[in-house]
Amino acid sequence: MRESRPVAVETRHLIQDTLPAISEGGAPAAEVSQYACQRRTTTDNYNVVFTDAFEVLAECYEFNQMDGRCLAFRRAASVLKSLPRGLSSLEETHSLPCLGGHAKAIIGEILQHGRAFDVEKVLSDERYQTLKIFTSVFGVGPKTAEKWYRSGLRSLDHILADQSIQLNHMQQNGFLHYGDISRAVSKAEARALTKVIGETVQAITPDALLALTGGFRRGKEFGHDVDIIFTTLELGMEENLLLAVIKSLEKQGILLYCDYQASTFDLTKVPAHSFEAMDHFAKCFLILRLEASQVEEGLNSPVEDIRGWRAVRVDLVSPPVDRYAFALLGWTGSRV
DNA sequence: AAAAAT
DNA sequence: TTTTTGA
DNA sequence: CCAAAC
Repeated sequence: MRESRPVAVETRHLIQDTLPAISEGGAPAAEVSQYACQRRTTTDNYNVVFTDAFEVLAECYEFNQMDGRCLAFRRAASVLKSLPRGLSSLEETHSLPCLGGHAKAIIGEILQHGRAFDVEKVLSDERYQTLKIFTSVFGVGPKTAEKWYRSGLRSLDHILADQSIQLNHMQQNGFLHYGDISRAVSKAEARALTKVIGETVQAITPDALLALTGGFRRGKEFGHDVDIIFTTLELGMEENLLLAVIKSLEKQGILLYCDYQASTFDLTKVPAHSFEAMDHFAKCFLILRLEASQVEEGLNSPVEDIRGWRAVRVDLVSPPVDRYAFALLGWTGSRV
């Protein structure tokens, strides 16, 4: 899409350090397409240098079970992401919420030197690096990663070689499809999967509603999974629909992994909080097999990959029809 | 860590 | 100063 | 109940 990046309008010495390859000269994106896919985190975030730093710190605090501080930096990052342009001076942070002394100090450092000491320290920390690798496996969170680290393990190969480690079903699939799941999902792949799910849903309930959501709906070219929401006009049948869809995917032979979570939605307990209500709807975390032949522009896979398919993480959510409309409005309004 | 509550 | 906090 | 899925 467009090659926007944080560029200070007038300041002299500013952040150019940490944004190497994608920067200068208007180099054609076509030449690095596959490579660009990986780093194309997306969007209209004009403050990547700061939000990346905050997210490193947030992750570090998460690894250390300091949930409050973690949340604080995630919020700080969220605030900066919502700005219409890149920060070019510390003064511009004065009116912003969720930014305290620490966050502003980090911003100041980056404005001045292009990097922040605290962040560099975290990035060079062996524990952080290792936990980062461990938690990159689907099904492995901070607790499990910490447990493995404490027992002296330092790489994914160590994990797989250790006979005493009992991987659960989710983790087994995380390792099994590690390469595929780690690779970015292209918009064409998301479209193909939307079609697959759409046809599956329609075969069960002809008058169903369905939409691609998440990053792709917001116009992203790449994502790390595909989020799809659908429902039936028949109120109360949405869970059955989701279960039927899962069964059909299995029958089609493309269901590689499924973690189904029944609805915990309680109208009396979650009235106005439309956002967190999402968590309570019937949903499932899937890994699906996507055939290359179904993707118009081809799979986002290395040329030497001759399988003709790849695994993709797919989330399906099936709210009651009245909530569906509300959720869609929220997503539509948030952009484009 | 930042903001709200005590 | 202590408790709570995301949507 | 925990951990993990976002």
